[in-house]
Amino acid sequence: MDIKSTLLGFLSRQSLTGYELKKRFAISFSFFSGLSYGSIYPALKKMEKEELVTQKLEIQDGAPNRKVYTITSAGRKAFIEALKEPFHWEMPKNTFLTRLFFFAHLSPEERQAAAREHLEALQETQRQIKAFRPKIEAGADFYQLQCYHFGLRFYQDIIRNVSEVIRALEKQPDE
Amino acid sequence: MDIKSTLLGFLSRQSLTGYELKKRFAISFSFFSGLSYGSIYPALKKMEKEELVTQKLEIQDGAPNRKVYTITSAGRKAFIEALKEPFHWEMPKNTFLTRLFFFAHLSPEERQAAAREHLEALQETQRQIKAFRPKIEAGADFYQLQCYHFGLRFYQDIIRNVSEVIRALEKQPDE
DNA sequence: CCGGGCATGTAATCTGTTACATGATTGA
DNA sequence: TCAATCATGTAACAGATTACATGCCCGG
Repeated sequence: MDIKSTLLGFLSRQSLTGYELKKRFAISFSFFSGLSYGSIYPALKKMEKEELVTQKLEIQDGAPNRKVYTITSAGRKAFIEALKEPFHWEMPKNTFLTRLFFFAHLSPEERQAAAREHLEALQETQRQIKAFRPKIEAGADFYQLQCYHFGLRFYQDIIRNVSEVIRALEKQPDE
Repeated sequence: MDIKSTLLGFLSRQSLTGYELKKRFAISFSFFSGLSYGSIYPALKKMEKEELVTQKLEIQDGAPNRKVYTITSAGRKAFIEALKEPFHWEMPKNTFLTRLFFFAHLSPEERQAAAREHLEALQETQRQIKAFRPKIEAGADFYQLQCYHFGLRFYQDIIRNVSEVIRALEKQPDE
């Protein structure tokens, strides 16, 4: 699923502006990916041209004008199609793994430091995910909750995995 | 760690051609990422200009000429620096998660099918990783083996995680 | 008075893939 | 004879990020 389909997904619940879409995205997928305005606004423009969404300018006073996007029936159809498409598994590019691969070039202390640093970064992310819980539980349906729990378990697993590497590094009889 | 550093990593063991570098990469990181000639050759050219590597043309008969790249001391230094750099944790972009998030738009059967399809793709990848074992054990040092085991556990964990989602979908009292 | 939230957008840049172009050798 | 392996490279495209540009309102 590309950006477009994801935006359509959010729009199929309610009409939103580009600004609001970014927020939804941040809340729902914060721990997996982000989305910048630089990709949202052009995508919306394109989708308007393709008649997957319609746009309505709302003039506000005391606040900047907003462009509210509404999904069309063609948009709904495209979204459902995208959901059903067979998907290709994308390999995550794991920067830790690349480093670990070349750990022989570091001293035992540097190895320990690098691995621990990584572990702490993961734990910090995990804390953030947990802090997000109330926000997510507020508006999520059954599947969106599954999504959240999937994310939690995912980080739990990687943390365990990295911990195991650290343990192995400790046991390793230095060089 | 970017491509350049990774290439330097391989070159710090022995001099290699672009063609060989791709192979190394494929064996070592096949299950995490690939690298195409379209990025390797330009990267090598750039690194030559930056004097991180030197190049030597080897004329062969009966086979195409090859350009063997050798790391320089500046290259070694740059590589070690890159290894030590503090790293930012990159979120994996999980396409399954994005779909799961919008599963309410599919029928119970379609949900089951999508989830199982994903599970099977993961299991297939896992099989491939396991099949790679002898090739990796042949030339890997302690850390590179750790890397391999990390990969195995990683897939094992995701498979368990997705299985749990499937179980939850089954228990879910349809709509 | 300053930072943050609201709100939209563009341009430059980066990083990488895919497809194309070339061409000899070897083994089934 | 057909596919695979060896071997290098470019050009077009894709997908996204970052930084920039603009500007008002509100709360501390």
